[in-house]
Amino acid sequence: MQRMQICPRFERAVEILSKRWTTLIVYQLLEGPQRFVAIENSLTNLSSKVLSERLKELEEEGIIERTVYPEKPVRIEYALTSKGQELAPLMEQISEWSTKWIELPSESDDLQSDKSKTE
Amino acid sequence: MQRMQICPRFERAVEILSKRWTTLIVYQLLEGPQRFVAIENSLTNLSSKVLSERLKELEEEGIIERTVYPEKPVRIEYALTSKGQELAPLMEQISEWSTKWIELPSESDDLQSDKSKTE
DNA sequence: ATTTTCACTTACTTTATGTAACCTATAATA
DNA sequence: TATTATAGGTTACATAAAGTAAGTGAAAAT
Repeated sequence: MQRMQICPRFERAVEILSKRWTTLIVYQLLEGPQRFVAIENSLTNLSSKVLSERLKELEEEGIIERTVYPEKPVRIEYALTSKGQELAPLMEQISEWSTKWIELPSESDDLQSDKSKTE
Repeated sequence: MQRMQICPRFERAVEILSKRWTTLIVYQLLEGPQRFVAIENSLTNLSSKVLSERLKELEEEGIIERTVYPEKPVRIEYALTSKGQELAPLMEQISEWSTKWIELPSESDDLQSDKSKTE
């Protein structure tokens, strides 16, 4: 009666990637190495608390690398490793699927909902 | 100073897919339409509570479809819609990436950790 | 008559995430 | 010189999401 179990590697990958913010952080880093505040500013509503947690997790997973440049005030950059870079095709699939299937509330809808508050 | 914002469709897709269990449920349904208990049994540690929540969410998103077959005792099946089926290439990418980059604790490691409890 | 299966739901606990303030160091501004 | 700003975080507390366990109702098998 039991069906074939899901591949444990697949399960692990999903476990890593589907924590909140993780995929978006990786996606953002596909643009190139970035500093803490740059990532923070690019992702609306992501707090520094969770960002620092996620960066640590991603580093432990070998998906990103943290580099300290010992300049006048130190500069710290986060960059994808090869393991991280190779998530690009996956991101591309999310992108394609979302382009085809996700519809956004239009700006006129937003105006509607603003109006509805006063109704 | 602000960099380009992440595409809102991409963000939405990630929001939908990265809730816990969601991706695994969709992956499981790629095998074909399935009943509640079949999905439940295929995903270790997924409780009926969360499964029923996720199925409702996925149905609202138009990713799965719930069909009631009015047999002697009714049979209820969950199946992917086209929107859901077209997540297959994404799943394939997760699968490829995980095959290349995820290493699993071997069974001997498991024995190790069992031993370590008694040390 | 009792137990089992399916498809869930409810009450309660634990974990994860969000919010806001704070910290240390350096640098820029008044 | 004193104040404010920026980078890269951490801490304490509040809320939301997920896990756990038990229960429900209808039908079916034992």
